[in-house]
Formats: sequence, structure tokens, C-alpha cells
Amino acid sequence: MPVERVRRRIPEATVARLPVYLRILVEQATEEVECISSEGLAELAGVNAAKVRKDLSYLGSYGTRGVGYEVAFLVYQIRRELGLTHDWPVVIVGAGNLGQALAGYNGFGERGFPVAGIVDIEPGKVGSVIGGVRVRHIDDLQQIVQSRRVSIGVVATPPSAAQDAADRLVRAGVTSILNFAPVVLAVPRGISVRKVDLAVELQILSYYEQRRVGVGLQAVGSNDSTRGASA
Amino acid sequence: MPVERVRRRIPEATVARLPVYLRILVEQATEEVECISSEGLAELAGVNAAKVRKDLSYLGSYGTRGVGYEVAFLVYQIRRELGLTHDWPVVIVGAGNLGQALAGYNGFGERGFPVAGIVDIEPGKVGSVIGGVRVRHIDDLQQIVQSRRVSIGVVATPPSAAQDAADRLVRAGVTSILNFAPVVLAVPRGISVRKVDLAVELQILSYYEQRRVGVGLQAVGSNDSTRGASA
DNA sequence: CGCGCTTTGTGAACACGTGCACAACTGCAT
DNA sequence: ATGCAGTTGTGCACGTGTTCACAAAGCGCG
Repeated sequence: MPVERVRRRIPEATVARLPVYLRILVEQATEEVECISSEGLAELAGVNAAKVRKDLSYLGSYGTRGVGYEVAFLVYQIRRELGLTHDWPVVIVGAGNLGQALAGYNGFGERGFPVAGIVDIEPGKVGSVIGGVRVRHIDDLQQIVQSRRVSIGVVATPPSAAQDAADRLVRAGVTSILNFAPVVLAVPRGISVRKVDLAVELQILSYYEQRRVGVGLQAVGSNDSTRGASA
Repeated sequence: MPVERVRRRIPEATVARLPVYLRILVEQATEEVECISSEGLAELAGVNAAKVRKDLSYLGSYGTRGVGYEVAFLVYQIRRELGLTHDWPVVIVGAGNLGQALAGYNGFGERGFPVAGIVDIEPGKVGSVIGGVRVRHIDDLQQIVQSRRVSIGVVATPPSAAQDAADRLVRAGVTSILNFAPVVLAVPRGISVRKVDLAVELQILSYYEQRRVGVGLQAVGSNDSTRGASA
């Protein structure tokens, strides 16, 4: 390993798959698997083996020809590349149905995204405790973000309040937003946004479901997870 | 309009954007907007105007040059193409945190996906009522799917139970699955699967967040929603 | 009616992502 | 040492998606 490593750009599609590989590799590690081939990983991830190899090659040449990849080492490398060597506390805006479910979902904390706070604009919702975190008023947002060094915000408000929530998050200093509200958020350049729209997912399924009729069962695309983080 | 229209194939990426256009158009309609240009729609959807035109052109030539698109008509056409001319009842497997939030989320029913039922394997969870729907035992799944003609199932179980949930859904007759569990589901050919993995979304944000350091703020990809439904 | 303004629809170039196929390389057995 | 079986890393061709740029077409006005 020579001097300083140049930070190469990893294709968007690959970035979206790395977390999947990571999850599988961690699971394999707990099952005492020490080494895995691209073929094996591909099988578990539901993708093509060549794709796995190409994806992993963006991290560097960490495999051993004739053998495969050392699971623990790969886990370390993917974690490092994804920036998962430390926790990323998140703050949730909106303590409704979804916000509560997210705050109560242990998967976040377990995977390195502890809930640093949850806020709502409704005074009535403030004070209750969800998943060990007390709901605070949205006016405390800036204080939470700054004291806990939060850089990721989650918008779990009704659609009408989502843009305001995003604006407040940005003002508070958050630089990445995960948006669950069915609206297109406008954010300043340099802020990353990803959206998860449940109804959109169902509508896409509806499209393929509808096409089924009269066409007979047929393959309808792959199962990738390629979506950009906006600027 | 001549005889029977041949059903053309719409690109995956376009299918993923149509629901977004639809939501915006419906909103515009309620605000009495009768006509919209590709430019205007693109602005609201956060995409390129040429992309909007190309996307809409897959539906047919429904715009008027020099004028734009009639909102109400476009709404109708997109609905028709996405198969949203009738409701698609869904059944939710898993009445934990997330399942409850989904069942209680009105957005589903409002957008044409009423919750036909929610089931859990835990007898303790059976009987409680969420969002007006009573939780039933997973053994009733087949009965619910068949009596209510459900073709879309939602997996909202812990990861360890997800594959079993999917198997049961498929056996019960469901042909599309929306998976919230962080596992890669194995399904027979012909079954569509889309997955929503919250931790993966956060990990992707983490990647771009991490790259920010030392690189300075910069654009990090687009904000599309292109993901396949698997076969 | 004809002219100019506006906006669509689309051909063509380009960018991006995928998958094949194979050379390069490793480890093991003999 | 040498050969062989196995697996990676990657060049290349292909397919998909995006964007530009412009001809074709509608509308309104004089």
C-alpha cells in the first residue's frame, strides 16, 4: 500500500448495492463463513456474479483468485467505503404514525443510525416517549442537530408539512434528508435527498400487475436499488 | 382513434416516474389548473422537461403543441396506464411497529390501495384493531386473499420471518410483493417484488455524506426512482 | 389567411449500467 | 516443479436511460 489512496468515484448503482452485500456478509460472518466467492455472494444477493465482482473491484482488488473474498475483510472495506466506521445519528421530524414506527424500529440503531431525537410541531405530541426517545418540539430541532452533531434528517410528516420540515432541517444544519412524505422537496444545492414513497412503490407494482392480464406471466425487470441522492 | 390499441412496453424508469407526475397533476387539478406544459410539470417533479415529454410520449401523443397538456386528461391516461382505474386491495403480513404504521396510514387507501387485511403469526397480536382493520392470524391469509381478491402483499415482518411470509403470500395467490424486511426474497418466476429497505437508504446517504468531507459540497447524482420489479 | 410565438414529439448523440468471456493469477496435488 | 481446477479482475459489446436540438404543429393576432 503506497502513499495516500486516491478516492475513486463509485457508480451510483454500485453504491446502492453495497449495503445489500454488506448485510449479507455480516450475516455470513455470524455463521462462521470466512470466505465467499462472487458466485456465492451473487446468489445470496439475487444478482449476477460478474456484477458482484465489478462492484467489489471499485473498492480495490480485495479478492484472491481461485479462492474468493475474505468475509471479515470485505465487511471492513465496505463499511469504510460507505462511511459506516462511525455512527450517524438521525433526527426524525414528525411523530405521527410513521415517525413513531421509525423511532421504535430497532433496525436503525443496530445498523449505525441511532435516533438522536424526534420532533413534532404539535404541542400535544411533545413529551411522549417512543423507543426510548422523548418527543420534543420542532423549535428544539437546531439544538438537537447541533449538540448531537446530526447530519441526517428524516421527514415523516404529512405532505403539507414536508417542505417546511425540510427547510427547518437544512437551516438546523442537516446535509442529508430521507423523505417519506409524498412530495418533491426543494433543497439547496449540496443537500442530498432520497425519497421513499410507499404509494409510488405500490403503483409501480400495480402497473406490472395490470399488464399481467392477458399477457401471461412474464419477467418484469430486475430487482435493483438504483436511485440517486439529489444535490 | 382507430381500432384496438397495441399495448406498448413502457421503460422501467418511466414507469417509476409516472406515479410522481400523477400525484402532481392531481394536485394541480384540485388547484383548478387545467393545462400544464412539460416545462411546468418538470419543474414540479424536479426533473428535466425533455424527460417529461419523452415519458408522456410513451402513453401516446396527448399534448397540444404550443399549449401543453390538459391536466384532467393526463391524469386519466396515466391512471389507466398504471392500472389505477380500480382499487388494488393489499394485505399486510406482520403487525409489529411497521405493519401497524402502514395499516394506520391513510395514504394507502386514499391512493387506491385499501388494506384488505393485516395478519400476524403471534396469537397475542391477533384481535386488536388498527386503522379500522382487525388483526387476524396468518393462517387466515389464504382466505383473505381469495375472498377479497388481493393480488398485492406487503411484508412487514422481522427479517427472520420474511421469507416465510413471502412463501405464504405466494401460496395464498398473491402475485406482487412489497418487501420492507431487510432480506432478499426468493420468489417463483412471475412474481413481482419491490423492496424498501430503510437502512439501505440511510447507508447510501452515509456514503455521500462521508464523501463530502474534504471534497467540498458538490452535486451527488440525481433524484430518480428507478427500480425494477423482479420476476 | 399568413405570420410569429410557443410547445410538443422525437431522432440522434451521449452517458451509464450490465453481462459475457477470457486472461491472469492462486493454491493444491502429484 | 509442473499442471490443473477454480476464481478474480476487466476489456468489450450491448442495452437502457438521458439530454440536446430541432422540425412539426397548434394558436392567436393583425
